Amino acid sequence: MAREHTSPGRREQNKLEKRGRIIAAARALFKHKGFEATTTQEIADAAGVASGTIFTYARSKEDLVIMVFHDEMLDVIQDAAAKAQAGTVLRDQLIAFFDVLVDYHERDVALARTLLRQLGYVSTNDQRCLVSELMRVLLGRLTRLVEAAKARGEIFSDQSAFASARAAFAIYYLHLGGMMSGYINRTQFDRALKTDLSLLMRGLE
Amino acid sequence: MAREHTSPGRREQNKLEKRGRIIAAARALFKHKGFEATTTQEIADAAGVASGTIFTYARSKEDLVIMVFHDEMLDVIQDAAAKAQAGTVLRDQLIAFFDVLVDYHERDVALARTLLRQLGYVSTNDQRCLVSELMRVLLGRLTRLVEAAKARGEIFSDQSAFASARAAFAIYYLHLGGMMSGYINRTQFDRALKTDLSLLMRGLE
DNA sequence: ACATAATAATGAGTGCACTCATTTTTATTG
DNA sequence: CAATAAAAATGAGTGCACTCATTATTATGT
Repeated sequence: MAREHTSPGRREQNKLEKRGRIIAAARALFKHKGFEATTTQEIADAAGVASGTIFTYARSKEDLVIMVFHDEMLDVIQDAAAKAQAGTVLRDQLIAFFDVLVDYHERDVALARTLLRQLGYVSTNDQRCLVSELMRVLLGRLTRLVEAAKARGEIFSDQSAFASARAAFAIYYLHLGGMMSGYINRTQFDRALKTDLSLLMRGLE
Repeated sequence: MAREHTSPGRREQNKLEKRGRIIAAARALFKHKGFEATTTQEIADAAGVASGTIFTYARSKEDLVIMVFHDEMLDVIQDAAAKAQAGTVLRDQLIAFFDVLVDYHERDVALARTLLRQLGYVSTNDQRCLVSELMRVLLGRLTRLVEAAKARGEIFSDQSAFASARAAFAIYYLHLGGMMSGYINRTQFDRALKTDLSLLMRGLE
């Protein structure tokens, strides 16, 4: 009874499905009662696995945060790229883009803080890959905005569009951290982002 | 026997001295066997206090990292400011400045990683104050570099020197994190910093 | 000097993230 | 369809960060 080589193998299938359950359970619990208040045991129970199983999919509880965000963030980036179209000049497009990201983080500050913390302390190679992909997609979107501005003659920098996108992100990232840690509020964030991006834009003109 | 009002009070004296011992013990142990491998019990023993006492001075083990860095970093910033003088043009001064900071972090990457992690996740108000002071001093130094460049007619931006300093720091901070997390190496860091700062400098010309 | 209050230190106890020897499940081979 | 190997799941056990009721120390009032 030659069972025809079940395409991706049952084992891989199960692992993927179980991984999905764990991430979904983690996401729901983190949102509902916060990261700290959630125990790995609860996540395991909600996902229908044993407590130890969690740690064959994530090396630490914090790693789960990156996994949870990975999927969501890709959608948010898409959304941000769409919203950015509305702007007329590059600086406003960038601001519109980052606005979407900030709005997203503001919806769950505690979780965003945990994410930011973890982004600065990637421990496993799996995590590095997830973060790298996010950064690649994010910077890719920004780079396209810069290139479009260059194409329509708005800016003339001979520097790579990628470097410009990276610098813009650096500015956003610093202020995001400042806001999430409570050094500045949203109003101050908006103003600081605008000021600093304007400064950068001048270098591109 | 009217004991003349012992200036800052014995209680404050003791607390300060004890705090110093704890921070010194933490610093020595973190450097010697790493942050993770060091237990709070060991720090307490080395400082000659009970295990619980640690947590009347730091709300968490991570908080100790910020305290340890606080003192050291102030010196490093002084050093960086001095080294920056050597540069002729603003961009090179900034690079020289950041080089000193990076060299410092590279001497103990594991601890630097823990610091970066914690900088993005300040929990207590005490921590916020320490970090704020560091940022104030650091950005103050950078701002003075920018203002000096403005004074000698090298740049003409009407934007505040502070905003320029902040943007420069944002770029440095992003790449520092990238290096400490293993996304890029020192060579790539140097190049990226140079590229992005050049971009920013153009906006100031 | 003594009494009383306020503050700090203590360390046994607690809960939770994480480990690892064992068991269970899936794949492979004759 | 065994038999064997490989991979994954399990959950009791462990160590450590952190808590908190109790004790010790310092300040203040009379």
